[in-house]
Amino acid sequence: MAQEVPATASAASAKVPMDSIAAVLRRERGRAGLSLTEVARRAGVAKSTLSQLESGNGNPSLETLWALCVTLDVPPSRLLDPPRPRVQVIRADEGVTLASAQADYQAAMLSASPPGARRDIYRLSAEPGAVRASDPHMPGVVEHVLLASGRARVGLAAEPVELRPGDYVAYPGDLPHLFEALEPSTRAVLISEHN
Amino acid sequence: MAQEVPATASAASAKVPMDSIAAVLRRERGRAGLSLTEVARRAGVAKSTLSQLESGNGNPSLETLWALCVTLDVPPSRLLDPPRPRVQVIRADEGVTLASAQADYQAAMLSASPPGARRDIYRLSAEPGAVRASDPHMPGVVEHVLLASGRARVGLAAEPVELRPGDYVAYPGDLPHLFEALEPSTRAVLISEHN
DNA sequence: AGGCTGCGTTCGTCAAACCGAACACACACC
DNA sequence: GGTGTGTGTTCGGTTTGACGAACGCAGCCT
Repeated sequence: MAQEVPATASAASAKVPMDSIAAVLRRERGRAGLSLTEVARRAGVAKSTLSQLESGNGNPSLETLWALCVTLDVPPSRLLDPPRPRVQVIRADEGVTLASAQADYQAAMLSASPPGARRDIYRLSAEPGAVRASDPHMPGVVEHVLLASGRARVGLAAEPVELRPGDYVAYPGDLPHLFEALEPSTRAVLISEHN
Repeated sequence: MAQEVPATASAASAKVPMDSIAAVLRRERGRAGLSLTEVARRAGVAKSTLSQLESGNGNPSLETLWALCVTLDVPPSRLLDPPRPRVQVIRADEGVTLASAQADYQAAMLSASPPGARRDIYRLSAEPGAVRASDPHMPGVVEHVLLASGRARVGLAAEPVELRPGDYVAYPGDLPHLFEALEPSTRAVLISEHN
């Protein structure tokens, strides 16, 4: 078929990682110590269906996939998001510093969640005086902030919390929120988690 | 059709959150500022299909779903994992401190990933003198460490890295790794990400 | 007005995913 | 050995999801 390029459609890009899914399916089933027959029975799918899926063939319906996830107690994400480990160091003066309206607020992205994504990790440096207000991000985002040094008012704009070093706060990022340094050289870690 | 209940199958448990998926689909399309027709065209699916999906009907095939995710630039996880926001504060002296062999090493769990899980967030406090060596966790775990204060040797046991305040390192957690404070009152944030 | 181009929805048709049964194989038990 | 129960695979038949065309509607231009 000559490796056809999707000329018309723009995207069409990444095909569904059926092999990967099949592998996970097999592995998780083994981990649970269940037979294909048993899993199929519990999930309420024909074992023929499961058999084909585990051999990497087919194009399962969401219902089928979901039933299997529930049965195997696997978050659907694990089936679809492929894993990839590695080692990476970013020095204090490194990191892609994000554009910031205020000069006394710096955010360095340390770990951007690659496509197939979940969380970004930022290092924040802020000086007192200016309030860093963030507009709501997309729904489902949760932000975690751990204050490393200094002092800051953090959290939902509606109900900010004053943090001292070591304090931790988590709040929904899809609501207006802020970060205001109360002392010089206030530093924090921000984890933005897009579920 | 009589709303037949799958009496035989044991599970039948959590149904597929089609309404939620539909909502996300609609919302993300709006966010991208694209028409239903356009998205359907780019994704290579019939617009009738997309229309039905966006109205919460149907049971899409993985291929279809995937194509839409790619087109809308949405990690499949976002479609399937339901969101749940909330606010939570943990003070510096709070948090469930984990049992630790060494007295000069403390780890407080700040945010345990709930079932359907992805990441745990810890606050580390360590004093110099003892090396905190961790046995490998399960495969696919990635640990992120950001040093808040002090100085530490962190990372894979095979190739540790010396971190100063603000430095960041990420490494696979399924290999032997360590955390060794080099200065008094060394503090860090540890994010354990189980993919 | 009239025609046109975009939108999103609804309607038949066809291919394919799902199912159940039949199958080949392995192992334990009588 | 024969029989039984387990495994995972392959085979027709049926349900159903995806497709394309037709539809109703709104805005815009001639």
